[in-house]
Amino acid sequence: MAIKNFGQPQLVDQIIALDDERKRLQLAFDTTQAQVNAASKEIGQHMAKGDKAAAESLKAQVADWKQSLEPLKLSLAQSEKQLQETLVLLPNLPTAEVPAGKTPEDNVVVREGGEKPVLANGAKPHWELTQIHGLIDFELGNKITGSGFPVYTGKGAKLQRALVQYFLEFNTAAGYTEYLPPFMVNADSAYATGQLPDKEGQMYHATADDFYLIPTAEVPVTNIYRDTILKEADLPLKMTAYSPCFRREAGSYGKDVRGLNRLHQFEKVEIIQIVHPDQSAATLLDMVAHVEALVKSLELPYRILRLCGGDMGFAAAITYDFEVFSAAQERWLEVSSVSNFESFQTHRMKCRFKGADGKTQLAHSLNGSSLALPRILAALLENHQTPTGIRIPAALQPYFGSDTIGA
RNA sequence: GGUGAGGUGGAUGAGUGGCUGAAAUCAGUAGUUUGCUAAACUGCCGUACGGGUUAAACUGUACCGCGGGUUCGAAUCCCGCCCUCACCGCCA
Repeated sequence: MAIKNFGQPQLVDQIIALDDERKRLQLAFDTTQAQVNAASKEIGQHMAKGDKAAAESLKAQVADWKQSLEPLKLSLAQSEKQLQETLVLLPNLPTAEVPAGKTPEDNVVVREGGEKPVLANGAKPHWELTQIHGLIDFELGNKITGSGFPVYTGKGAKLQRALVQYFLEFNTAAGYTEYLPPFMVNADSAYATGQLPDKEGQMYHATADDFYLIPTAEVPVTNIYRDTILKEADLPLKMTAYSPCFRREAGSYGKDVRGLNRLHQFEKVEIIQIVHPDQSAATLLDMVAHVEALVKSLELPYRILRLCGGDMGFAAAITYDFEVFSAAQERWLEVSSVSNFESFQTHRMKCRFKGADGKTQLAHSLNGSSLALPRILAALLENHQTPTGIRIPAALQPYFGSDTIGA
């Protein structure tokens, strides 16, 4: 809790007290209810024998019990509700490897890779490059929707498509099964993966139907396995999905939002795994290596951070962030976040598996971006710009159909 | 949007007031048997939250789409909602 810089440690004591109270009430309720059930059965037997008097006197007794049951039922329901409401306020517990800290400055750089390019004089930030080469029309997006909803045009649109295609192929080649999920989810799904109640207000909410626009494919894809009991042999489940992502980003307007750096709608390819608890730590490293290989193949300078407790998401037990260096802006841009949620999401989702001993236990879930497109595009444009155009990395050329953009 | 049918355990599918947490079949699982592939037979085989135990055994409650109601007693009757399917209308 302290590592996560979580401000309300008293919640834990509250929960324990609430749970004790709940148990007390349930025991009281169950015992009385058991008496009622037994008596009801007896009444049936008396009726069958035609012993009306005995039946009637029992009925009176049952009516009595039921009266005392009413208030118990109410307080039990209230107690359960209260416990539930308090429980969902609790973030996941960080693992032992997570550094303590409050801000991004406390994150630990695990390693760096790739080479920062030396840009020629006159190198431009991506928001100028996209204009010069006619790749994105931000103004048009303003007109159609609002800020943060860019319109990709011509080669820009094609490059987006090429990136999505490449990422999906890269993931399926590594054994991930491709999904194309719904882009809106119901509240149950949003609770299960931890967006609700924590991120209420950050998601677009279609109130007429009470649907939420997904902030990431993680939400619909992980929820595929909500309320399921898997077989141990089914694990690990490896899934990948492309989706647009919608984020309100309320309160984050400012200097960092220029161009592609922060959008309300962006494209992303996600990888998700549901694994045996014994495997999740190793799986996390696998996924990090997988994303690293992907970033490398785009010939971008990158670094991998282990997030400190305070910078991690609500649901994560441990998170590695990938940042690529955006050469003209001279800043690092987060392009992927790979996390192990352990049993946090699966607990909310009731995603379990039946082990060899026949007992059901919670699986572990993990996910990561592979990758978030707009910032990758920004870095690609800025790092691979030449006086005459944009160089397309070799890995991407088969999907883009060309090795350069521009003259 | 209109009309009709329907939502039962992993699947198919019985079940119209008490003997039903729920038949049967399939799948799954443990075992027996037949010299392999395969088949036959037998047992087991829902979940959650409690009590209990070192752990079990054992035991209570709830759950047959969701929420209410009627009744001593509801999968079964009544009301509301959601969803699915079919046909019609509209439409990419």
